[in-house]
Amino acid sequence: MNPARRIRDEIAAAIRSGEWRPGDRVPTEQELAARHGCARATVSKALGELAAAGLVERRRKAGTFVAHPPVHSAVMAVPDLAELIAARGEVYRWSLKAMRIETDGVAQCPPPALRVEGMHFAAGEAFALETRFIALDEVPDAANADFRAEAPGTWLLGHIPWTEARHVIRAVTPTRIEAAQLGVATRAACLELDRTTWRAGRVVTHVRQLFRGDRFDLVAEFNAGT
Amino acid sequence: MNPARRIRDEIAAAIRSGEWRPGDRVPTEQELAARHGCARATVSKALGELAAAGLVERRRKAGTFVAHPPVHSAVMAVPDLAELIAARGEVYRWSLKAMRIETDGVAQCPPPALRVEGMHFAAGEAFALETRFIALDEVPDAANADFRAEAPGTWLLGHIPWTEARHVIRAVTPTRIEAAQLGVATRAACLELDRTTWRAGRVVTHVRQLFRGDRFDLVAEFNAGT
DNA sequence: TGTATCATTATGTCTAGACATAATATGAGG
DNA sequence: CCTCATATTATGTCTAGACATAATGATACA
Repeated sequence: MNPARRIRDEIAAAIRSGEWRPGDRVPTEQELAARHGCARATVSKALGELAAAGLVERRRKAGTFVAHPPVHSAVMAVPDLAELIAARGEVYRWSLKAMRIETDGVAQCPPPALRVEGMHFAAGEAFALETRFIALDEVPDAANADFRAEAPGTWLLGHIPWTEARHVIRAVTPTRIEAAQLGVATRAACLELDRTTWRAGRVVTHVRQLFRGDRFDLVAEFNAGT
Repeated sequence: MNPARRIRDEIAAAIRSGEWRPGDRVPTEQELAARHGCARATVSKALGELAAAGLVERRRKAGTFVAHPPVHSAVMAVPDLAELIAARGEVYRWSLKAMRIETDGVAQCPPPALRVEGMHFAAGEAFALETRFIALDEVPDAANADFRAEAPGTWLLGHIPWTEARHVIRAVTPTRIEAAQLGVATRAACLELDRTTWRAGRVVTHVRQLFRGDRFDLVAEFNAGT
């Protein structure tokens, strides 16, 4: 095994097992290098990776210390609905309901914006109601896309690489109309996911997805390191 | 500025701006080294960081390529409730409702498990209802902790370092009893957060938190790199 | 006693070179 | 034209050494 990897995994194991507790001092690079019979740069690389993963904290002169665990973050799977439903082994379908161009600024998306409304179906049943705004200045091609054939989210995936996004998740009771469209009882709980997507500091698209509470869970995992 | 950082940021900017598109070939390390007047190891480090951040993909012999954006993940803030509420400038309070030892396996938590039920308050009003199981074999000290004075989540933070966790988030309608406890109308939408926490492959604690839908949003962000 | 200065120390970064590894490209033989 | 072996190439990893940087602790001075 690589020395760098070995050192890294050894320290990571000691931290995760609780043998080294938060705040504990990690041996100096010199010491680790001598103990493992390798160059200091190799140890430094291993410690650098651990620091990047958040397991240790390095301070000049002071040394390297086991970091305090960050309980506040987890990686959430934000699925492309077509993929998600296909992964469940159900048939996916998208149905466009309405589309028009908004010339006023709406919902954090600067005008002119293309407003697209539609429904995602899984196995023939309504799954999620979507209302989306696409900034036409950022994605002019969107005006020519056929959103009857393809959901705008799926289309955008292939047309705007490398964006940043912010999601807000909340539980809501749908309006009477939304409940009817989703085929759930009025006041049944639904999960609302609002996603705003940016590129180079400018909003590209904003979408609100309303999920049937009984058919959708979000999952998030936190694994120290990796 | 550091050469390594400069190279890294330059390439990251080119990718994020869309100048280099997914699948594009990044210049070879030799080329970048020559262009920036530095050693190949320096370029290699920069590319390594970009690869770790997921912006590029490196393949032996083939070269380095702009990666395809992963739309499926975002970092979610999973707050410690005491901190979250304090950050809002509201007064936090915890109230223990019930506590007993379960000798049967319940809710993914192996017996013997300490079952703790209580309520989190913000500014005097009910905020979240919590049902927690703590594996006593993993955290024997929990039997002696005073969960009337301190919420078990807060207590655990100081007693079990470096765990892994899995969260499931869903929208639910509370039972009549839960609604009454939370002080919301029956059938008002609530956000349910289930968290299972592991250490060294064994479940440490499992908690179900039921939030008032009108007082709590979850936020998740995705930023390419960093 | 309090403060400024300086040497020490551990990390941070870099270099030039070396060898390993794996995937591609090339060419020989069928 | 296809297939297999070989050479090439770009990344992966490592070394030994160097200098930079920042924080600590000791020392000298006011």
